[in-house]
Amino acid sequence: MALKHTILAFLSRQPLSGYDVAKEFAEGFGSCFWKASQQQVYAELTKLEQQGKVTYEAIPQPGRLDKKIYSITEQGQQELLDWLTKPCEPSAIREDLGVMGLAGHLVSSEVVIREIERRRQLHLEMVQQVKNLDEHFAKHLDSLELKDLYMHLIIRRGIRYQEEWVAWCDEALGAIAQAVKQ
Amino acid sequence: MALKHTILAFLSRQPLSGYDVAKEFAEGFGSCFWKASQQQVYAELTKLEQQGKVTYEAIPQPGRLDKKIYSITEQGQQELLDWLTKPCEPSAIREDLGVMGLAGHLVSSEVVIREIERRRQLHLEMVQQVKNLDEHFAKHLDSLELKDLYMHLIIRRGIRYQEEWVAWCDEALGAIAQAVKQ
DNA sequence: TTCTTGTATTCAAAAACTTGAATACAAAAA
DNA sequence: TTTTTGTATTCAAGTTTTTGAATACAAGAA
Repeated sequence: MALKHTILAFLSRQPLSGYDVAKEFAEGFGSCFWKASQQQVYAELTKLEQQGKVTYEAIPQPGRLDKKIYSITEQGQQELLDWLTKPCEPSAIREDLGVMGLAGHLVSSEVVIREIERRRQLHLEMVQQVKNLDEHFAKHLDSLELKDLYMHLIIRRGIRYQEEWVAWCDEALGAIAQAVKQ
Repeated sequence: MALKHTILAFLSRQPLSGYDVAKEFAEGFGSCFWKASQQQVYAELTKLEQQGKVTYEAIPQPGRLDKKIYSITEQGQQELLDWLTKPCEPSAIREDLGVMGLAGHLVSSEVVIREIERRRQLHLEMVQQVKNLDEHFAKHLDSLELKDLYMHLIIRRGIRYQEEWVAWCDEALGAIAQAVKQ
């Protein structure tokens, strides 16, 4: 389970509120690598706080619940370090679209084609979106410190992932078009 | 949730026992697209049976529990068809390795390099494994009926996915080597 | 002025998934 | 002969994730 460690990793870069962490998952890192809902983030932060891996400074907000700024503790840093040092396993793909490969012949080829075209468009948009995250790093590629290089490379993984999807969609659409024509 | 529909899709191709379905997830389709544990499969089949989407023929086995051969019902076929016709969303990546991009600088570059080299090797092996699934289809590429073409294309997605990982590992290792040298 | 969007947290229930185990026999390998 | 591997199903507990909602105020847009 990497949610815990992803949150610790965010906090190792800078203190953040639960809201900010959730936003990272929704927009920044998460948009290309790991998504988590707000509720999940808040629940995990509470658990991490109870375990002493993070602490928070409560900032009173007039008329509503305190805003909590979380930081990583010594213990949390250690947990993260241990985890980073251990090898991690690749995860499975888990794509709904895969079912088309098993049972696509049950629907008309138009449905399959439409779906792949839709996917192509979505991934094309994702390419741009993830490239935007990389903009700053891509500009100073030769003078990146290691911290930023790693970030760049992981974003590159996201970019390549989305580009690869587009390329596969093209391959698939071409093959289906040819097969249907015959 | 596509587990349900993936199982229905398997059964739309041929009747299978729970054990066989689990094997598909572990070896065939699952090795490149969706993994599910045996327990998950058995639980899901029980649920689908209660909902009338699959039925089973119990085959008595002397001295042990009946073997159940599941087939899809009319209702199950309809459910699958409806689902296939609806657009499906891309899923998030969810890779533990992503955390390296956020906090890799906390460990030595050797650790990062070792981890990426390890991943490269794993994905290289996966390329071969998935290519083996495609062997039959790749051979008769020009005479594939639609059913098999779809299967081929989805396996191609798996191959490309694994190849893309290898390519990214190379890119990353090159970039890190250069940065460390300086 | 009202509506929407953004900031900020929390609760609760359900669904999905993981982990670990028990049972039982056949067949092949050591 | 004993062990391992493969076939075949089920139970139970725990963790993770999803879904849906409530609360509350500020700021900007319509």
